[in-house]
Amino acid sequence: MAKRRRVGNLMGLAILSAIVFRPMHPYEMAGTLRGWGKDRDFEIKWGSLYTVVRNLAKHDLIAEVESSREGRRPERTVYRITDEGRAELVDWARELLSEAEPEYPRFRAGLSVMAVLGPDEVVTLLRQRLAAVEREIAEAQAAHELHAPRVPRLFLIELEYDLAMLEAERAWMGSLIEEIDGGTLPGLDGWRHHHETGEVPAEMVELAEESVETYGDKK
Amino acid sequence: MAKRRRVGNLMGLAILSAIVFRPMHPYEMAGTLRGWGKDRDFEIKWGSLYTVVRNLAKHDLIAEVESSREGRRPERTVYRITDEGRAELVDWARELLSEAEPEYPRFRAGLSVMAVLGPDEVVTLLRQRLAAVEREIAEAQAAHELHAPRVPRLFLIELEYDLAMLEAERAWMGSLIEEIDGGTLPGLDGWRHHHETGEVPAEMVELAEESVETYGDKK
DNA sequence: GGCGTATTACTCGTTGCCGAGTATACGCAC
DNA sequence: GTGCGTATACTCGGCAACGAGTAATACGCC
Repeated sequence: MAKRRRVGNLMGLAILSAIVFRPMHPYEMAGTLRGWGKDRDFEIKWGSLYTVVRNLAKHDLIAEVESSREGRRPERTVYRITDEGRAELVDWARELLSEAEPEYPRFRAGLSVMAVLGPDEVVTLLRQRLAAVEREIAEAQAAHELHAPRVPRLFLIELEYDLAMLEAERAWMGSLIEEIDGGTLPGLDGWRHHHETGEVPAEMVELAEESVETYGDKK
Repeated sequence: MAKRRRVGNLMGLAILSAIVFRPMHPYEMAGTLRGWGKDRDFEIKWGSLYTVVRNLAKHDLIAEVESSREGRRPERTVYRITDEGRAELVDWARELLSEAEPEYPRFRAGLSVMAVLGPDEVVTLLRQRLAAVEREIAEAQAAHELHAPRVPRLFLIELEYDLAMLEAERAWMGSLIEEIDGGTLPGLDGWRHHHETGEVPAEMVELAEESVETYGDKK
């Protein structure tokens, strides 16, 4: 159950993993991460970068090395990782690899409100998304082939994970589209009827009322 | 490219999808969503609930119906959906079903810093997570079986998606564990050596330096 | 029938995220 | 040699998000 970290933003983990090799200033960290292609794994937002770096420093996970000023450029503060930072990096990695916290992908949210649209439109939309997913797969494959000859497999693992998940998504979406489009999805008529007339099938109303009560939660 | 919405929090979508049937007060919305099992799809945080409701109202996606006070209980404000809210719900659903915005699951972040740990420890950690994923699969399956006889398939789609993704994750993790544990992962010796001695394999240093420069980004 | 615990229903204050803005330097075209 | 686009490097303010707190009612149970 994901312990509360002094710096919670995953960008912090990315930063720690970058400066573990050598001291850097913030902008350089971001550049290095992009260079390693880690911007696939961590969202790099410029606004957050400096906030997170400041927080890491505040909690002594990184420390200021020097603050140089070249010409009239803005001041650049170089940071190095501390022992505490190294420990946090390792501990955080352990947590992320061993725990499976629930996440809330946007597509799942979309599926859960799918019924507000009609089945025909849903098929069209899903086809669009399927195409997008396929483009992503192609991109990821290209990236993998590009790097595979020179980069040790260890550092391509996330890409491989990504690919596996994207392929699973493609397969699942494909079969859903076929079920709706082919008319084999049970309850399709009720859905279409509801959408065309606005009538809510009787059993749903019932369900809606009752479920408020009956839902026993664990936790 | 995910348009900026007046209310960005997905909790807002969930609320709209709940009060589309009948007016409710905030606490009731949360209860209804939990009753429908939608807390698998949307994270319900009490702190956010009221903020989001207030924002929805501010932007006229929902409107106040009445504000009753029973006994000396805190005041309860009941909201209904507006036409604008209905339009937003539909538009938002369309977006989520058709677009594939990149997401950043925590496990991917973990994989991307995996190298800071040794291979043996990684195997142990992955086994833990695999067990957790398997528990989740079992739970999801149980939930599906419980509801399948009474709830139309349409409303179980997200659960099915969830299951498909979890199974894909299980399969992928299983094979990764085997590759590391069985010693067939290429570069395993280098990894182990690096971890035991702290030495960074020469080709990695090189890569680290060069990649900062060479990475040509698209976008 | 009194007491603890759960549930209902909401408020508030803090944290921190991040979009948008700023300002210099550099390359290269003409 | 000067204009202009792009890369470098960072600052800041507003607001969304949420944890923790509050306080009343209902409920179980000995």
